[in-house]
Amino acid sequence: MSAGERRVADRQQREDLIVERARTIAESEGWAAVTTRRLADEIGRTQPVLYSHFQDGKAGIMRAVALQGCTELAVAIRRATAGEAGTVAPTVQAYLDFARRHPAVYDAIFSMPLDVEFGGRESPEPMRDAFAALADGLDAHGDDPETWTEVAWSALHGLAVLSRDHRLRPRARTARISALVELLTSS
Amino acid sequence: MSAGERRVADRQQREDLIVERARTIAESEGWAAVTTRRLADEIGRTQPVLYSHFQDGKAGIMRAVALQGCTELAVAIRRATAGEAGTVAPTVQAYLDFARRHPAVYDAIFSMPLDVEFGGRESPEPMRDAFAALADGLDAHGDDPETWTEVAWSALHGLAVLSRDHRLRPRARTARISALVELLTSS
DNA sequence: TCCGTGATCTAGCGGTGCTAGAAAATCTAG
DNA sequence: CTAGATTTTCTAGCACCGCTAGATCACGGA
Repeated sequence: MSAGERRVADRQQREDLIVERARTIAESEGWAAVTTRRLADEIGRTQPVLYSHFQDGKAGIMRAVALQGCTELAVAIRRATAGEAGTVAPTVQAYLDFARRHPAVYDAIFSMPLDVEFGGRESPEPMRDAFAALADGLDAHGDDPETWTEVAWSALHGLAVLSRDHRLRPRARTARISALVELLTSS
Repeated sequence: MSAGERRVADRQQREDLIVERARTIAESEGWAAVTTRRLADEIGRTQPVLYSHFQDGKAGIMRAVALQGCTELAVAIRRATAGEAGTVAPTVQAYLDFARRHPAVYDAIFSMPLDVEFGGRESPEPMRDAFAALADGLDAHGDDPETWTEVAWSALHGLAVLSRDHRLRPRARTARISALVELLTSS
């Protein structure tokens, strides 16, 4: 490995480390606890180093976590849906599980400022991929399948965030999921 | 009016002013632009004065805006629903309109940390009221009306926030609303 | 061995929420 | 009207935030 290659590899490795640490801290203490100084500490460097990896600082780091999360979400949905065409239940379950197990990542995905449409052509690839997986899994149908997908997805998202923020009865969780699945299936 | 009464009235008036200004700034520039120093400036006092009105500072102010918003949301829903029992459309419309017209207030309501259940016994009164109005307007039915309400409300909330954050196709707005109304009506 | 280049650090800017303690204003009573 | 008690307000500052200019260091190539 040449010196140049070595340098590139090191950079990449550290970039991954930053993202990993940011994610870990965020999951356990919330995004407010993810500060540039603390991240710098975690990687054993000083603060400005972060800006050589992510020009827009903390926002860029959150963005990286979000994109990583999108990829994982897409995988989770596709795995759940495999060989179960025609039923929305696995997708619903997989989506809500992801949101519950990785609340900070989920937050990063959906609080990330975004000018372009989520599933649109201009979106980052992982986002389009997650949206596509969702659209497939939710079994879009009717004369306007895109609209159907958006509405079904909205219901999922609402359930995920209201549940996380203690706006819904914790004990009725499975009942809500059943009700939603039935609602999405009936029409 | 005695000196003591005068004092109390002045305090109340200023408290209202603080809440009003916080809300105005938040609506036009986002909650990040609502700083204690700026609010102090707006009321012509210095920063620490805010803490004599709201012990927990900015969080307390956001909370006050949120509660005010809850009351207004409840009113908006009840007005829309008046004399239209059995249809969810007016409620859906009123809810989404509120979220769209007062995004910062809507944000305060749902980003406010809250340990207790939203509609539960321990919640602040305006919150319980808004939840009650929503439950009525959404025409809860079936053998588990509470769960129904939570699911329907989640769909509304998801639609509101995803739409606001540019995650959905802007031009399909009315189509989504129609689809949701149909979905909630069909079952 | 020297030099240039890139990575890294030091130091600091302007901002945040928040608070202790001094100063000012106001009310109460003699 | 004045003196003292009480309430309110302000000054000054803490610790932290994201971010950056410029000095410094380390390393690869000639």
